[in-house]
Amino acid sequence: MDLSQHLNETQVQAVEHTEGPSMVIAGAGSGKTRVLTFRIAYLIHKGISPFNILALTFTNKAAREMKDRIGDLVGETYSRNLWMGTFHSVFARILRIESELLGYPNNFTIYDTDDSKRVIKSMLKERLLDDKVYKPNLVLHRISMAKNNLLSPEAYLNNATIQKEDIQSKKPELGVLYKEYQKRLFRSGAMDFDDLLFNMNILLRDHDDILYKYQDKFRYILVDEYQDTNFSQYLIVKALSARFENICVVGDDAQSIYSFRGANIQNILNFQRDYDNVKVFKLEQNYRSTPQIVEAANSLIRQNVEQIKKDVYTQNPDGEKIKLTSAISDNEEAMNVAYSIFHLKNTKRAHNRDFAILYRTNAQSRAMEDALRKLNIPYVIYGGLSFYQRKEIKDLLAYFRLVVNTDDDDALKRIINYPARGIGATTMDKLNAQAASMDQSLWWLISQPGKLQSILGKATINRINGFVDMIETFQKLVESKDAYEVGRTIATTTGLLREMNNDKSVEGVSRYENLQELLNSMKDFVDSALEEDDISLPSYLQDIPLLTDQDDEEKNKKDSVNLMTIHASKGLEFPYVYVTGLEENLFPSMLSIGSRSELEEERRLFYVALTRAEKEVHLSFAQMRYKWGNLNASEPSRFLSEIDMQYVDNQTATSHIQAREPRNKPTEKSIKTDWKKKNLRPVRSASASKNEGTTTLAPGNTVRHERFGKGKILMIEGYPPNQKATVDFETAGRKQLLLKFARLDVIS
DNA sequence: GGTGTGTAGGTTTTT
DNA sequence: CCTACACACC
Repeated sequence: MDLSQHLNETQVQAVEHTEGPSMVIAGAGSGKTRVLTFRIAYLIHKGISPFNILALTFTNKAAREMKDRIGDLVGETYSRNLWMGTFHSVFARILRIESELLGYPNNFTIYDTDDSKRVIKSMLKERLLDDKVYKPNLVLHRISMAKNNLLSPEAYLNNATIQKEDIQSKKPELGVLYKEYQKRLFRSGAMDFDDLLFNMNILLRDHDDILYKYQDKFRYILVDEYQDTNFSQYLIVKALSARFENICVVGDDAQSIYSFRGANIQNILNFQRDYDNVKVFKLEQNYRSTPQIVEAANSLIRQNVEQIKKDVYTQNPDGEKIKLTSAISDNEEAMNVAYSIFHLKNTKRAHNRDFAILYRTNAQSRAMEDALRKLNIPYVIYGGLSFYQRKEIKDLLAYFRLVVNTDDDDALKRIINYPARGIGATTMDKLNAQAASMDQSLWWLISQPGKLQSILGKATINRINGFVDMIETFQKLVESKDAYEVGRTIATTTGLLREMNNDKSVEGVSRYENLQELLNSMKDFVDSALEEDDISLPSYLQDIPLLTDQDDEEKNKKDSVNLMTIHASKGLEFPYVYVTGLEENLFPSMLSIGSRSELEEERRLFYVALTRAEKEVHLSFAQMRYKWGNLNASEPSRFLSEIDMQYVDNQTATSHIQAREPRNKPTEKSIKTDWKKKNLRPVRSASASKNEGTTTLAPGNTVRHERFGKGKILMIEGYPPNQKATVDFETAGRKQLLLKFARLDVIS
């Protein structure tokens, strides 16, 4: 294996240093994945069994890609036996094996955030707590933080500082809610995301033999994106690696962007204190981007105080300067981006998939989508609602969940009356109260004869029995049929598919298609399985809640422009990157400008955004942005003035960036009329100005297009050079044309 | 017990 | 702007 053929000197050293603790500080685009890949291949090459290697990544996608590449290097027979995946998925796998020690069933359900929120809501209702004080999101966040810091409900309640805090913030019941929440999940045989880490810790802490077993198993441990690990993850890694200390962590403190979910940047900053004789490798040569991008990113990140010193450089050839543009409104910003992509596709012969549009919040995707649709540019959105979070999908999955784990109360509540079976709110209230008083799951209560007579009427009991019978039939099916067959049977016999099919609205059709797509994916799961794979429904269901949009193969395959938040772009790279919405209170977010550390995290986020790009970065901001249907004035982001301007081609009036003084802010009304006026203003056509120099185009003009024929201009939008005309052609119909490309001759 | 309508409130970022 | 939930009616 000739490493030097594929790697630079530092990279080779990092790969070959296999024994003892090491840390690789990898600047953006410095070939971090390459090092990890070769390191694992190298270990296997040296004779280490893949069963003894644990590699923890940040996303499933990263794991899958790395596994594929390792497979190319050492053969698939080896790579498939690696323990490689996200923290959550690897530990879920271990917990399923060891679940009995913790009192959970091995087919425990994994609750996603949506499920957790439902549990919180129903608790608040039963306890008559005001959900405006105890906002479900806040309660959940609080519980999550506790778990990430390994605070059990008891410890939470006994901690004087925390109790004082909760009382001061007028939420004294938080600890009780935490305890109750945990009890409910346990009774339901369910773990939320944080439980997967929390329980893994408990498992290793309380069972020496198990700890020993996994320490012995995972003799070589690699952790990717170490800067984004939280305390809980940190402890697990520490425990597992304690015996052999063959641990290699890889990360970049400058790209730590997940503190809001408990990630602790100190984990990477302090790594050298946690182990003796840590070997540190710094990868500083960037292979991804042009010097302009690298230097601009460097100049930005220098503003941060907290960081490991490093000097990222590149030997790549010069590229374009970073382009900075301003737009009147968010919609215009989006149109500019779309036109620019349209233009670059032509001039650089780029593919749709070479482009990424990044933004700070998911809500910003809408304007971008509209703009891309107008120009017929195909796109995919990552993030927001993933496929598995759609209501119709969750409903069908809830049936699966209940069949696999009947104690799953949340699943039962979700579907016992969907489609409608005459088991309504009153009945459910009674059942809930009864089950809670006996500390049993709902299924326990309804599935055994004789337990309901005292609280419910005869007709209702019959309906409930019908439901129980149906679920039990499905359970029998699971024993003999594969996931797809069971899934299809459930979708049809429950009437779910029929219900969707009856709805002929656009949304209804799409819901029906989504269900079909889920069934297709189950078929695919069954068909593509290897001989020894488990193709049962429980097996199919296991990791579903841990999948995200990024794992959608279909999406990845398409040649489409990529839309996502900057967070979601972490670890990815694209030739052309648009970073949009660079405005104060949006990026940096309004909620983060209060403290230095949060502001630094926003800056790191911007750093991540810039360093995704290989060839070109386009930055933009809007002077007005819609928020909840209203236009609001906005100012350029402070981050723009922090980039060294020698790398930037500033196409905005300089006053926008340098002068912080708010200019005369136009009112909403004046902007609207102003905007309208500009739309209607006669404009010069690109061809006209070239050829005749004097002709102007305006709405109402009749024009001729060489392909579409005669037509009438309805509207002209945007600003030069990106003006667009909507033309109603006599034969070709209504078209939208870019004036700088379309050759229009004025007839009258 | 099911269904439709009005309105209040909500946006960081996600495994 | 959109969604989720409360309330009123069938």
